[in-house]
Amino acid sequence: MARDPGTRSSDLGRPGPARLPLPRSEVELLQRADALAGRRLADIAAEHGVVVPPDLRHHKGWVGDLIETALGARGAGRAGPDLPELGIEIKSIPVNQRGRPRQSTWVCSTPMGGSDLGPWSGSPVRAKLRRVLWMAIAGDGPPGERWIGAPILWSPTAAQEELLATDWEVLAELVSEGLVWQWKAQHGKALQIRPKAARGDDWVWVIDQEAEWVRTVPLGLYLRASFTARVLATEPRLLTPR
DNA sequence: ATCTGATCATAC
DNA sequence: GTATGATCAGAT
Repeated sequence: MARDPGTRSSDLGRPGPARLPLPRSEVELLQRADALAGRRLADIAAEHGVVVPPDLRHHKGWVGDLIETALGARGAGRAGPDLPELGIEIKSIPVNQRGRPRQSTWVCSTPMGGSDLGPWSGSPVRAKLRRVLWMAIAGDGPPGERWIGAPILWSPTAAQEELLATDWEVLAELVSEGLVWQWKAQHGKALQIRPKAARGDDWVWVIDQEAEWVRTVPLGLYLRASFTARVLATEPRLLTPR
Protein backbone atom coordinates (compact mmCIF):
# COMPACT_ATOMS: atom_id res chain seq x y z
CA MET A 1 0.00 0.00 0.00
CA ALA A 2 1.19 3.48 -0.76
CA ARG A 3 2.31 5.41 2.24
CA ASP A 4 2.55 9.12 2.71
CA PRO A 5 6.29 9.66 2.93
CA GLY A 6 5.72 12.24 5.64
CA THR A 7 3.97 9.72 7.85
CA ARG A 8 6.22 7.65 10.05
CA SER A 9 4.86 4.31 11.09
CA SER A 10 5.50 5.22 14.71
CA ASP A 11 3.03 8.07 14.36
CA LEU A 12 0.22 5.93 12.99
CA GLY A 13 -2.60 5.72 15.46
CA ARG A 14 -1.21 8.71 17.27
CA PRO A 15 -2.77 11.72 15.62
CA GLY A 16 -2.34 15.12 17.11
CA PRO A 17 0.55 17.47 17.85
CA ALA A 18 4.08 16.62 16.84
CA ARG A 19 6.32 15.00 19.38
CA LEU A 20 8.06 17.24 21.86
CA PRO A 21 11.73 17.74 21.16
CA LEU A 22 14.11 15.97 23.51
CA PRO A 23 14.73 17.94 26.68
CA ARG A 24 18.16 19.53 26.33
CA SER A 25 19.01 19.63 29.99
CA GLU A 26 18.15 18.10 33.31
CA VAL A 27 16.49 21.38 34.28
CA GLU A 28 14.27 21.32 31.21
CA LEU A 29 13.32 17.72 31.88
CA LEU A 30 12.42 18.51 35.48
CA GLN A 31 10.37 21.51 34.43
CA ARG A 32 8.34 19.28 32.16
CA ALA A 33 8.01 16.67 34.87
CA ASP A 34 6.87 19.26 37.41
CA ALA A 35 4.30 20.53 34.93
CA LEU A 36 2.82 17.02 34.74
CA ALA A 37 2.62 16.57 38.50
CA GLY A 38 -0.92 16.32 39.81
CA ARG A 39 -2.47 15.99 36.37
CA ARG A 40 -4.82 13.26 35.15
CA LEU A 41 -3.52 10.86 32.55
CA ALA A 42 -6.64 11.39 30.40
CA ASP A 43 -5.87 15.09 30.09
CA ILE A 44 -2.24 14.50 29.25
CA ALA A 45 -3.19 11.84 26.72
CA ALA A 46 -5.63 14.23 25.03
CA GLU A 47 -2.92 16.82 24.59
CA HIS A 48 -0.78 14.32 22.76
CA GLY A 49 -3.53 12.71 20.74
CA VAL A 50 -3.15 9.44 22.61
CA VAL A 51 -6.16 7.16 22.96
CA VAL A 52 -6.88 6.07 26.53
CA PRO A 53 -7.54 2.32 26.92
CA PRO A 54 -10.40 1.21 29.19
CA ASP A 55 -7.97 -0.86 31.23
CA LEU A 56 -4.34 -1.94 31.08
CA ARG A 57 -4.96 -5.64 30.63
CA HIS A 58 -4.01 -5.46 26.98
CA HIS A 59 -1.99 -2.27 27.25
CA LYS A 60 0.49 -2.95 30.02
CA GLY A 61 3.02 -0.41 28.86
CA TRP A 62 0.57 2.36 28.12
CA VAL A 63 1.28 4.54 31.13
CA GLY A 64 5.03 4.33 30.64
CA ASP A 65 4.74 5.22 26.97
CA LEU A 66 2.46 8.15 27.73
CA ILE A 67 4.81 9.58 30.33
CA GLU A 68 7.73 9.33 27.95
CA THR A 69 5.77 11.04 25.21
CA ALA A 70 4.69 13.81 27.58
CA LEU A 71 8.27 14.38 28.67
CA GLY A 72 9.60 14.39 25.14
CA ALA A 73 11.60 11.21 25.60
CA ARG A 74 12.08 8.58 22.98
CA GLY A 75 9.30 6.30 21.80
CA ALA A 76 9.42 2.61 22.52
CA GLY A 77 11.81 0.30 20.78
CA ARG A 78 15.24 1.85 21.16
CA ALA A 79 17.95 0.47 23.40
CA GLY A 80 19.73 2.41 26.10
CA PRO A 81 18.49 5.10 28.48
CA ASP A 82 15.34 6.98 27.62
CA LEU A 83 17.37 10.16 27.39
CA PRO A 84 20.80 9.15 26.11
CA GLU A 85 22.29 12.66 26.16
CA LEU A 86 21.25 13.20 29.75
CA GLY A 87 21.90 9.63 30.83
CA ILE A 88 18.51 9.47 32.48
CA GLU A 89 16.08 6.57 32.65
CA ILE A 90 12.39 7.32 33.13
CA LYS A 91 10.33 4.92 35.23
CA SER A 92 6.64 5.20 35.91
CA ILE A 93 5.64 3.41 39.09
CA PRO A 94 2.07 2.76 40.27
CA VAL A 95 1.56 3.67 43.92
CA ASN A 96 -1.22 3.08 46.43
CA GLN A 97 -3.00 5.66 48.60
CA ARG A 98 -0.04 5.78 50.94
CA GLY A 99 2.45 6.32 48.18
CA ARG A 100 3.88 2.82 48.28
CA PRO A 101 4.66 0.99 45.04
CA ARG A 102 2.00 -1.42 43.87
CA GLN A 103 4.38 -3.35 41.66
CA SER A 104 8.00 -4.28 41.30
CA THR A 105 9.99 -2.31 38.76
CA TRP A 106 11.41 -3.80 35.58
CA VAL A 107 15.15 -3.22 35.21
CA CYS A 108 16.56 -5.41 32.46
CA SER A 109 16.66 -8.96 31.26
CA THR A 110 18.83 -11.36 33.21
CA PRO A 111 22.05 -12.08 31.38
CA MET A 112 22.28 -15.85 31.31
CA GLY A 113 24.70 -16.48 28.51
CA GLY A 114 28.43 -16.52 29.00
CA SER A 115 30.21 -17.57 32.15
CA ASP A 116 31.35 -14.25 33.56
CA LEU A 117 28.96 -11.39 34.06
CA GLY A 118 31.75 -9.16 35.26
CA PRO A 119 31.82 -6.84 38.25
CA TRP A 120 29.02 -4.62 39.48
CA SER A 121 30.84 -1.57 38.15
CA GLY A 122 30.19 -2.69 34.60
CA SER A 123 26.79 -4.25 35.08
CA PRO A 124 23.74 -3.33 33.05
CA VAL A 125 21.84 -2.86 36.30
CA ARG A 126 24.20 -0.15 37.47
CA ALA A 127 24.13 1.54 34.09
CA LYS A 128 20.37 1.56 34.01
CA LEU A 129 19.83 2.78 37.56
CA ARG A 130 22.62 5.36 37.59
CA ARG A 131 20.08 8.16 37.26
CA VAL A 132 16.32 7.60 37.21
CA LEU A 133 13.39 9.98 36.98
CA TRP A 134 10.63 8.30 38.97
CA MET A 135 7.11 9.29 38.01
CA ALA A 136 4.62 7.97 40.56
CA ILE A 137 1.18 7.11 39.23
CA ALA A 138 -1.62 7.37 41.80
CA GLY A 139 -5.15 6.03 41.65
CA ASP A 140 -6.41 2.54 40.96
CA GLY A 141 -9.35 3.27 38.69
CA PRO A 142 -9.45 3.43 34.90
CA PRO A 143 -6.10 4.51 33.41
CA GLY A 144 -7.37 7.93 32.35
CA GLU A 145 -8.45 8.78 35.88
CA ARG A 146 -5.09 8.08 37.43
CA TRP A 147 -2.82 11.00 38.11
CA ILE A 148 0.84 11.84 38.37
CA GLY A 149 2.68 12.42 41.61
CA ALA A 150 5.70 14.54 42.41
CA PRO A 151 8.67 13.59 40.23
CA ILE A 152 11.82 12.27 41.85
CA LEU A 153 15.19 12.48 40.13
CA TRP A 154 17.19 9.79 41.85
CA SER A 155 20.60 8.23 41.94
CA PRO A 156 21.31 5.34 44.30
CA THR A 157 22.72 6.30 47.69
CA ALA A 158 25.90 4.56 48.75
CA ALA A 159 23.86 2.18 50.88
CA GLN A 160 21.40 1.45 48.11
CA GLU A 161 24.19 0.85 45.64
CA GLU A 162 25.86 -1.55 48.02
CA LEU A 163 22.63 -3.49 48.31
CA LEU A 164 22.33 -3.70 44.55
CA ALA A 165 25.97 -4.60 44.10
CA THR A 166 25.69 -7.46 46.56
CA ASP A 167 22.73 -8.89 44.72
CA TRP A 168 24.58 -8.55 41.45
CA GLU A 169 27.61 -10.40 42.76
CA VAL A 170 25.45 -13.29 43.91
CA LEU A 171 23.79 -13.44 40.53
CA ALA A 172 27.13 -13.35 38.74
CA GLU A 173 28.35 -16.23 40.85
CA LEU A 174 25.27 -18.30 40.16
CA VAL A 175 25.62 -17.72 36.43
CA SER A 176 29.27 -18.68 36.51
CA GLU A 177 28.33 -21.89 38.31
CA GLY A 178 25.61 -22.68 35.82
CA LEU A 179 22.94 -22.32 38.47
CA VAL A 180 21.08 -19.26 37.31
CA TRP A 181 18.22 -21.44 36.13
CA GLN A 182 17.73 -22.43 39.76
CA TRP A 183 17.55 -18.89 41.07
CA LYS A 184 14.30 -18.37 42.89
CA ALA A 185 12.34 -15.17 43.06
CA GLN A 186 12.98 -14.86 46.77
CA HIS A 187 16.70 -14.38 46.24
CA GLY A 188 18.00 -10.85 46.36
CA LYS A 189 17.52 -8.07 48.88
CA ALA A 190 16.81 -5.36 46.33
CA LEU A 191 16.84 -7.15 43.01
CA GLN A 192 14.52 -9.94 42.16
CA ILE A 193 14.73 -12.40 39.32
CA ARG A 194 11.48 -13.50 37.77
CA PRO A 195 10.24 -14.81 34.47
CA LYS A 196 10.04 -12.24 31.71
CA ALA A 197 8.51 -13.61 28.58
CA ALA A 198 5.89 -12.88 26.02
CA ARG A 199 4.42 -16.34 26.38
CA GLY A 200 4.44 -19.14 28.89
CA ASP A 201 6.17 -21.49 26.50
CA ASP A 202 9.05 -19.17 25.69
CA TRP A 203 12.40 -20.58 26.75
CA VAL A 204 16.12 -20.17 26.42
CA TRP A 205 19.02 -22.59 26.72
CA VAL A 206 21.68 -22.22 29.40
CA ILE A 207 24.56 -24.40 30.54
CA ASP A 208 24.08 -26.01 33.94
CA GLN A 209 26.50 -27.12 36.63
CA GLU A 210 27.38 -30.30 34.77
CA ALA A 211 28.02 -28.33 31.58
CA GLU A 212 24.81 -29.71 30.11
CA TRP A 213 22.41 -27.59 28.18
CA VAL A 214 19.16 -27.11 30.04
CA ARG A 215 16.01 -25.31 29.06
CA THR A 216 14.68 -22.49 31.26
CA VAL A 217 12.32 -19.60 31.00
CA PRO A 218 13.75 -16.20 30.08
CA LEU A 219 14.35 -14.25 33.27
CA GLY A 220 14.24 -10.58 34.08
CA LEU A 221 15.66 -8.42 36.86
CA TYR A 222 13.22 -6.33 38.87
CA LEU A 223 13.53 -3.93 41.77
CA ARG A 224 11.55 -5.15 44.75
CA ALA A 225 8.68 -2.90 45.81
CA SER A 226 10.26 -2.67 49.27
CA PHE A 227 13.37 -1.14 47.71
CA THR A 228 11.50 1.32 45.53
CA ALA A 229 9.34 2.28 48.49
CA ARG A 230 12.37 3.73 50.25
CA VAL A 231 13.20 5.78 47.18
CA LEU A 232 9.70 7.20 46.90
CA ALA A 233 9.55 7.90 50.64
CA THR A 234 12.17 10.61 50.19
CA GLU A 235 9.55 12.79 48.53
CA PRO A 236 7.02 13.95 51.15
CA ARG A 237 4.83 15.59 48.52
CA LEU A 238 4.68 12.48 46.35
CA LEU A 239 0.88 12.35 46.40
CA THR A 240 0.25 16.08 46.84
CA PRO A 241 2.45 17.62 44.16
CA ARG A 242 0.25 20.67 43.68
C1' DA B 1 -1.83 -7.27 51.33
C1' DT B 2 2.11 -9.14 49.35
C1' DC B 3 4.61 -12.14 46.45
C1' DT B 4 5.75 -14.42 42.35
C1' DG B 5 4.99 -16.93 38.09
C1' DA B 6 2.74 -15.64 33.71
C1' DT B 7 1.58 -12.55 30.30
C1' DC B 8 0.37 -8.31 26.77
C1' DA B 9 1.46 -4.59 23.11
C1' DT B 10 4.61 -2.31 20.07
C1' DA B 11 9.06 -1.00 17.64
C1' DC B 12 12.79 -2.57 15.14
C1' DG C 1 13.49 -12.80 17.88
C1' DT C 2 15.03 -8.92 21.04
C1' DA C 3 14.29 -4.83 23.12
C1' DT C 4 11.23 -1.34 24.93
C1' DG C 5 7.18 -0.30 28.23
C1' DA C 6 5.20 -2.95 32.36
C1' DT C 7 0.72 -5.21 34.72
C1' DC C 8 -2.04 -9.32 35.40
C1' DA C 9 -3.76 -12.75 38.26
C1' DG C 10 -3.43 -16.70 41.11
C1' DA C 11 -1.02 -18.38 45.26
C1' DT C 12 0.24 -17.52 49.85
